[in-house]
Amino acid sequence: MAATRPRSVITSLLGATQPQSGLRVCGWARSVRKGKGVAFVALNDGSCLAHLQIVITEDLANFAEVTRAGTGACFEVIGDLVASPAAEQQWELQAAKVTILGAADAEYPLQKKRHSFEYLRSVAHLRPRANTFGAVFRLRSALSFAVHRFFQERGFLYVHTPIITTNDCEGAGELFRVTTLDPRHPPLVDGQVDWSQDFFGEKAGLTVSGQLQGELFATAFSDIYTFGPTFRAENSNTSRHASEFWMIEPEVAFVDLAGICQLAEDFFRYLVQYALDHCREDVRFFDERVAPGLLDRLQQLAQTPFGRMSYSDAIEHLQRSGRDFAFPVTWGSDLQTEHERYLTEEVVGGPLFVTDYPKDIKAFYMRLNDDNKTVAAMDLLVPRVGEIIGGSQREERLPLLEQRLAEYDIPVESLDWYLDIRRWGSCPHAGFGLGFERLLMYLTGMENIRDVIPFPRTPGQARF
RNA sequence: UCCCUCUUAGCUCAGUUGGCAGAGCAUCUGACUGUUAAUCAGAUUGUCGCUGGUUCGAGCCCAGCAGAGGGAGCCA
Repeated sequence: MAATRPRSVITSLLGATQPQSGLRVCGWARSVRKGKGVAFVALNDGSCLAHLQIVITEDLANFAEVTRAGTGACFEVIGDLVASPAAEQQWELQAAKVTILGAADAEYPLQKKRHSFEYLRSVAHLRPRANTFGAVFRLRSALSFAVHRFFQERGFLYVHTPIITTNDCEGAGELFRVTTLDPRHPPLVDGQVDWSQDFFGEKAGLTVSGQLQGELFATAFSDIYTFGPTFRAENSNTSRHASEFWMIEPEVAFVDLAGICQLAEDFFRYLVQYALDHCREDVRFFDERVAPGLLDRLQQLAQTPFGRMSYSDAIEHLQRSGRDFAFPVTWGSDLQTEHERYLTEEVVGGPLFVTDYPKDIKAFYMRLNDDNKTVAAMDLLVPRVGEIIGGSQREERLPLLEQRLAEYDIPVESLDWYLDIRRWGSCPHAGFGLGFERLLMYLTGMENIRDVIPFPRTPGQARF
């Protein structure tokens, strides 16, 4: 293997401006077409959606072997980049030497045809080699970088909030338990598990949100964000929920609800524009093969301002709609999926902030409004995906926060450290959480969260 | 967790009133001097999800179980 020669990346070869000789290219065969005396291999190295056509002629010593290698095999090719005489591609690689690095036989699960996403999920260890998943994971990588770029350009501090937490009451769902106790013989006190003998000396679990720790850092660095994995042990079986997912949570001091909505809108639009600017080929692929109309929708979104509507106005809209909803619309109950879809898809026809929800259906840390009935909360709803961002202005007034904790039966001692930032140097602050996978669903048009995360974890499923 | 649907060849799927298990693609063999998920000709491929029941006879009807998908709730 001529490893000393540098490897040329296919995406840069396809954009070449002139022929080049003596190149070394490596990749996986997507198809091998054999004619008399000549064969063509469509080679992909993951650097882009497009394949590089390798031209192999009969005079190569291992011509028969190479043309038998078939779909899925891994090749190293030494050859010259030349203008292609055929119409389908500008450049092709005329092979001088082909080495089969790894053969693939007929059992190879990915064939040169379209597979269902359900089937590809069952071979999630190989699906990155499929066109759609190549596009998904290139976009995922690019957008991860875009998230950091957006915040770093604005001087936000990136903070690594803990994965293991001992907060049992973050108000965001069930935690996965983290323990080193012997499940067959846990230490007992009065018939109950004695968590004080566990590894951390108390009950611990995986984080459901970095928000509370994010707030601590916001009261020191003013503008911060987190971007990391989040875990929820909810028995949710839907196309929009996963047990392990990635969340982006900015927390900003000295802004109110309107300010945090503006940040969320700028952020979301930035990410859409980034995908259009940097992942054009992949987005176009999704538009053609996965979700027709996607490109227009994204281009439009990058320009139009988002709608804003208070919860109370939303209720009025729904009540006046004349629609026969499965769930009744009354002030004080939460908006159902059907209501959210009506508002974002039919009333506004684009992303919509719904703000100022009744306090009883929202978390304890959200700031009480002057009407004493609502809190300074916001959800960003988008067509097709639904709720993509949830955020709020946080309650910075200690007595009011303590009162809210009491209403939720949360012992004050368990969150004394959280209350401390209200005791000393408290300030108005606000933040939100964006589900990274839901963002990717919106950007790709993929309809199942399991298909935008490399190895999905859902109830009953943690394979690979 | 609840409701609905699905499970047949490696993949995608058809299978009539309960009466011999099918097609396309893939694979294999052959043909073709440049193909574009090549094309053309031929060939191979089955625990009909599992367990039980009804019946002379079950892929088809019934029951249970398992897995998957869609919807709902919870949320990001």
